[in-house]
This record gives sequence, C-alpha cells and structure tokens, in this order.
Amino acid sequence: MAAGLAERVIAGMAMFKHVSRPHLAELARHTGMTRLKRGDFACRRGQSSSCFYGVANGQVKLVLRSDSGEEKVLRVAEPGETFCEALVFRTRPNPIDAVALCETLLLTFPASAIHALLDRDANFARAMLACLSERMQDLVDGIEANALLSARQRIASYLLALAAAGRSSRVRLPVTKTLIASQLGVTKETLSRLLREFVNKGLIAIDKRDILLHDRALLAAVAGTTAAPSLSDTPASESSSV
Amino acid sequence: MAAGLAERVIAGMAMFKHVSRPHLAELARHTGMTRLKRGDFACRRGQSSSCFYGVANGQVKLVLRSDSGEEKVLRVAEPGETFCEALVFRTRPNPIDAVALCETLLLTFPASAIHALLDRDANFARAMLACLSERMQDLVDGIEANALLSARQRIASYLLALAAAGRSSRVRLPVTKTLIASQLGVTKETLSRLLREFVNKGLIAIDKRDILLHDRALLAAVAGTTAAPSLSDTPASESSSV
DNA sequence: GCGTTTGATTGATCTGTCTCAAGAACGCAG
DNA sequence: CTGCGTTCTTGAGACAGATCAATCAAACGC
Repeated sequence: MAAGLAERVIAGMAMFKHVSRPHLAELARHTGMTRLKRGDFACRRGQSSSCFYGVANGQVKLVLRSDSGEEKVLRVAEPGETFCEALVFRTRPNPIDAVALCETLLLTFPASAIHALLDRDANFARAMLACLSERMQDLVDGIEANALLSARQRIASYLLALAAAGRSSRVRLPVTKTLIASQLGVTKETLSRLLREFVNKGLIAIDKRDILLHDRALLAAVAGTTAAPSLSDTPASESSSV
Repeated sequence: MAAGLAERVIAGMAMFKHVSRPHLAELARHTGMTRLKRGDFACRRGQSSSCFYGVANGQVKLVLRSDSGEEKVLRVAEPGETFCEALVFRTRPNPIDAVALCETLLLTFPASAIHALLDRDANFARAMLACLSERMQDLVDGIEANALLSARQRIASYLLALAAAGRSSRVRLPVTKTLIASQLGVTKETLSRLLREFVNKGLIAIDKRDILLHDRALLAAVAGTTAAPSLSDTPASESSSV
C-alpha cells in the first residue's frame, strides 16, 4: 500500500513522466519513504549521500548557511518536485541544507536504482537531463535577478511570476514572507517596506498571504530594468490620508 | 584534417571522456567548427538554437545583460570546456550571451547528434548528467559567495581558489580584472581598491595579471565568513610610505 | 613615431539596503 | 480567555559598495 503511494507520486514527477509502468514499479520498490516533522533535515551540507529526494507532500526549503548563521533560501521544493539530484552524479559533498517547513512525506531515490533505470531507458536519461537543465536555467534566472535588478524590481517580478503561474490576478504566497525575502535576496524588513510601497501606489492589495494585483502593467513597469519613468509617488487615492 | 582536429578536441572534453572511438568519430562528423574574432557572438540571448558549444581554443565569456547595458559575467569558457548544454534539452530560449574574448575556434554540437549518442551509449548519458551536475554546483557556489560573503571575502576566496588549481602560490588571472570583477559581483573600482588593500596588508603582490600570494593562511582568514579578528590595519612595512 | 582604444587606478560623493530596536498582529496550546 | 512563540511591520541610523569623474598606462594600427 505504501509502495502503491510511492509509485503514484513518482509517476506524477516530471522526471519520470515517460518511464514505463514496470520500470516505475521496480523503481518504487527501491524508493525509501521518510516522514519529517517541521524543522527536520532531509539532508545536510557536507554529508556525501548518494541519493536524491522527492517531496510526496509537504514543503522542503533548500538553503545555504554561513558560519555566522545567516541563511539564503535557494528554493522551496513543493509536492511532486525533486531536489539534490546532483548528489547522484557527483562525488562532491552536498552543498546545501534541506529542511522540512511542515509535516512532510519524503521519497528517497538511491543512486543504484537511478543508474539502473538510466541503463534500461534512454528516454529517462533525456528526461533527467531536461530536469537538470531546467533547474539550471532557474538558477541562472535567480542570478540574473540578483545581479541586474534592484530589490524593488525583483519583488515586482516575483509577484508577476506568481501571477503568471496561476491565471488570475490573485496570488497566494507559497511560504512566509521571511522565506520569500531570503529567496529574493533582501531582508524581511526591506520586503515589508517595498510591499507597503506597492500598496501605497495602488499596485497591489495585501491580505496576509493573499495578494491582489491591481495593475499588472504598472507592476511590470516597476519590474522592468529601465527604471519606471514617472512613478515617483502616485498614491492610489488622494483621500487615503483622511 | 579539420575533422581530425575536431575529434581530438572532443576526445579531451570531460563529457565525452568514456565515449568509444567509433562513436566519437561519428559525433565529429556532425560537429560544426566556427572561427570567431574578438567580440563575435557564439550565441545570443533569446535565440532558440538547439545546439550546444565547445571551445577548441580561445576564450568565450558567458554573460547576462540588462536592458540598460550592464552585464554580469557568469563564467569564462576555456579550451576544452562546453557551454549552453541546456539548449539541447529545453525549449526555453537561451538566457545568455556568449562572446569571444579573442580569436576563438568553436565547436558546435547539434542536438540530433547528441540525442543519437544518448541512445547508443548509456555511459555518455551518465557523463553528461555529471557535467550538468557539476555546472550546477558551480552556480550554487557562486550564489552562495554572493549571498553570504562580503566583496572582500569573495575576492580573497577567488584568489585562493585560483591558487588551489595550480599548486604554487603564484597565480595568473585568466582574464582582465574588469571581467573578474563582474564575475565576483563587484565593480572594477571596488576590485581594484580591495586588491590594493591586500597589497598594503602584505597579503599579496601584484604584477599586472600575476599575483603572488604571500600569506595564504591570512588570506584564508580574510575569506572566512567569520570576520577576521585582528586584521584591521597591519601594513606590511612601516617604511613603505617613505 | 603618434593617435586611439582598452584596461586599471584613485578620489570624492552618494545611496540602496542592512542593522538594530521596538512593537504589533496573529495562531495555537493549555 | 490568556500566555507564548512566530511572523510581520515600522522607524532611525549606519555602512558597504556603487557611481561619477579624472588620470594613467599599456597595446595596437598605421
């Protein structure tokens, strides 16, 4: 039954999309399942495991930590996503910490099972290469945002990206603002201030984790690299101060 | 003869290390060769090519560009290295510009030839996955340095990394200081000033592109995340001002 | 030789973002 | 309801690094 669950989850992952039923079943037999509580580590920096991981349900934050305790969030793995694939193909020790954000069910794919599957199915190799390539492009996108955009622009872009995923103009932040701030490379204070600024300009409305994008075009102008021309201080309504 | 050159270059690349002679020859037959002059583009952002590239000789800088003309160097591809592998496995348009830094001989691997090789040789798939994984870990290292270290620490780390590659304490900067600055995420002015500071502290000596690391241990202390304890202002020699 | 280009240095100043500090708002366990 | 931990907000001030501007030095073509 547990194996059945694993197989169903695995079948839904992009990387295993085109793998045949029998091969899936075989992989599932070698897949480990772990239940994590909030704050538990899926894996730690420095350890040289040779598995990678998948999230069945829950959320796992992937973070870089400095000696002095600061942390930088690389991304948050959601259900159906995998992480630490590189561990299977490289011997270098794991560079990141993976920490459960809530009760999480984790799948563990041992290197041996993955290598066996690579031998049997060239299309799986292709899918895996595609996944790593996508992950890489996401990293590059992040580097680009951090190097070339201001904090204000990064935050506006982030909101637009969230809205692009869903069709609507209402977006829900997937994690706490503190985590999002770290992901965007700003402090939580700066994120808070800039979101407030967007609200004051009438670009968005905030209700806890739900954000309503009032004016996507203007938000896109803020996000654009070319500094928005005439956006200095246009309050949403003149009467708001009364 | 040109094909012979291509085959020899290809054979030296990490990704093709374990590919058999006949398969190599077959790949070489489908590999394009281009001669680039300084400033020529190997590929441009936004174009959706489905090849990837290898450097036979010369240097190619891989850069992100903003609308306003600033640029961030991701890395510089040296002879024997490949770039833009993701283009073969993803449909998303190319996110970077690749520009020759000098006279450069470029190999072009078409997606079709790579996919054919993937079908024939599972070990090639593994090698390719290993290459992408390594590239990804390098990106993560860069993100970590930028997010968690100060400019001073990044520069010190960079010098130590150069020294670790070669065995000696004399290192030669692989490209101009301006490019290195961009790679490290600082302006050329800041790089210049901090290198000067290292010289004044007696940590290094600079002769154009050659740098001599006088005191690696101290340099490592500067690079360490925990701010170096008692390094405020220790000039190399008191008499240097005379 | 001598302009021109590319790269490096150095100083003076400015500013975006962080840091520190204090509250406020919320959720949850008892 | 009450207390407590977590997250978020807001302000005042500080600072690392950017920007602007001026030189300087080497390399290159003619």
